[in-house]
Amino acid sequence: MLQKQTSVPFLSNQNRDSIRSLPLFDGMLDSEKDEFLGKARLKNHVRGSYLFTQGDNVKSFYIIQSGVVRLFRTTPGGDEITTDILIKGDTICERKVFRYNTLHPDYALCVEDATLLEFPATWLRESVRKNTVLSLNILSILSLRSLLKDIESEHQSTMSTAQIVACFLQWMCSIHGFDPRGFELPYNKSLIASRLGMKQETFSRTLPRLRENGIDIQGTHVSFQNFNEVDKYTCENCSFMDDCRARKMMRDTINPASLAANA
Amino acid sequence: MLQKQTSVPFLSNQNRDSIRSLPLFDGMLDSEKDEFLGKARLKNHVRGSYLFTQGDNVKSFYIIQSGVVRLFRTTPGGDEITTDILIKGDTICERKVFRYNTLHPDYALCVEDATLLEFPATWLRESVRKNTVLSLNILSILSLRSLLKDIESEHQSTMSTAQIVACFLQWMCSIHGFDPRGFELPYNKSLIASRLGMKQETFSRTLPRLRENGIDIQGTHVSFQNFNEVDKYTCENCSFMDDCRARKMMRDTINPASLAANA
DNA sequence: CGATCGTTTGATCCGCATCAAGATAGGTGG
DNA sequence: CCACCTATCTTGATGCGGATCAAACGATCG
Repeated sequence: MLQKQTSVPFLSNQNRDSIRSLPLFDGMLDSEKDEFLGKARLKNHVRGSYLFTQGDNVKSFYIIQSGVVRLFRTTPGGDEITTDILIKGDTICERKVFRYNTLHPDYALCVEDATLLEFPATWLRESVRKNTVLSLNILSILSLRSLLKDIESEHQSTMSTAQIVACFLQWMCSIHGFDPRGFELPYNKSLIASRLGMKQETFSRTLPRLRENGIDIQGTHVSFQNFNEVDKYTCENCSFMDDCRARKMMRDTINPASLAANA
Repeated sequence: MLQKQTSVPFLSNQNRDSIRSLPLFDGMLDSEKDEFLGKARLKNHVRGSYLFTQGDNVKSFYIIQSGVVRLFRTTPGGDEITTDILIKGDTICERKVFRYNTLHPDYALCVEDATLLEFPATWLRESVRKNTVLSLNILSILSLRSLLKDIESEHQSTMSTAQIVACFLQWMCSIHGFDPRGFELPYNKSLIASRLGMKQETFSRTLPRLRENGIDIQGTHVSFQNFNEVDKYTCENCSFMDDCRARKMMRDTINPASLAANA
């Protein structure tokens, strides 16, 4: 069967389309997107391998196609701090690329086998110089990220561990498109705990309290039992308020009619 | 006495020069800088007034000329979280300007009488579209800010309150150009405490421990007594390591010869 | 079927928050 | 110049949340 040759031959049409729809490319022409994507190389990484380690030069920018990547730092004392856990569609290093002459402050470890699109950092910098839309998209992505970081550190000082976990589970649904009424955790609990800056024992101890507040967790299966109660337990104690994408998503799930009504 | 008319008439030459040298304008021509500055309005705010409050539209971008501005959020529970304290040369809202259709998540309160340059947000967005250098500068500023936030939240989970305070004092010197061998706190201790996410009582209790580790604080007067000890106490427990501007600055103060040697 | 990894549960400890009371300093008016 | 006031800071006593240390439990796998 004859199929039109794409300009990004190493990607399946489906993968190409899902990448084209990333926020990074908002408002760009398909031809521009593909020109950009054409500069990438598709690489496979096995579980346990590193994309880069602390002290490496920042050489690339990545888009995750599949798999799970954990970013973490280490202190000289030996503590590991997980700064992020990334999956399909997430980008890596879009921030560092714009700080010149610096080294990677963190490690990027593939927690699961992963496939990534890899772009030369210099090339991203040049593209930004040439393409205004791309540069505004990155500005917007960076500012959102940085806002979310602020919210998270607010939570660290105003919320209990259980509330933090509840908030995270909501975000998980929002970002990864899981159905809050029932989904499986995409990676293990100790990883989540470290991502949230707590010990796995502490994480474990939050589970009974979550059950009391509308979230049931059995093994890796999570299901939101009572949306209002969860909202009251977490979101009503957060300054993010109505601006929170995860909160909106939860509301739309509980009351899909409001979506249709807007149409 | 005849003086050459500047293109930014409402600024004294001295003020204009100090603003021209902000990182925001790195690599731009003086004429470009002045064109940009020409769009600003100079405004005075008395102590206790707000630049904006939670829920306002994001209408402006600011550069502080003098005074102290405190940014903080409030949770529905009534907690106030100080997210930043800004003084001369600092910019406000350079992040929010690039998130469309959002409201201010926080309050900006003048803790001291303040003078600010105020730019329409739309105008900054347009300038970025036209001026590549400006857009790269903002990308670089945003990525640095976001990195510093990461470091701070790392500290929250790996350092004691005393270590956090010690680190903050180093940064204070670095950012504001204070001499670590002796300087005055530019605002009061309870503000610092809230900025660092701790209670003022806790802050107060760190002081004896700081003295043991090379930092003497009497009233508002701070003096670093033993640079090596401070470094060992804080920086050697931080993953930022050699990339830390504050740490570098401290080293150069203790050993200015190394600066000359590089020349 | 034991070995290993991830998770849960239990007991204890420590750091910071909280509540409460002094101490110090700057400012005002008599 | 001193008495008083208020804001800021320090010090003290107590309690709680999460970390730590330790052990048991459960699932997966050779």
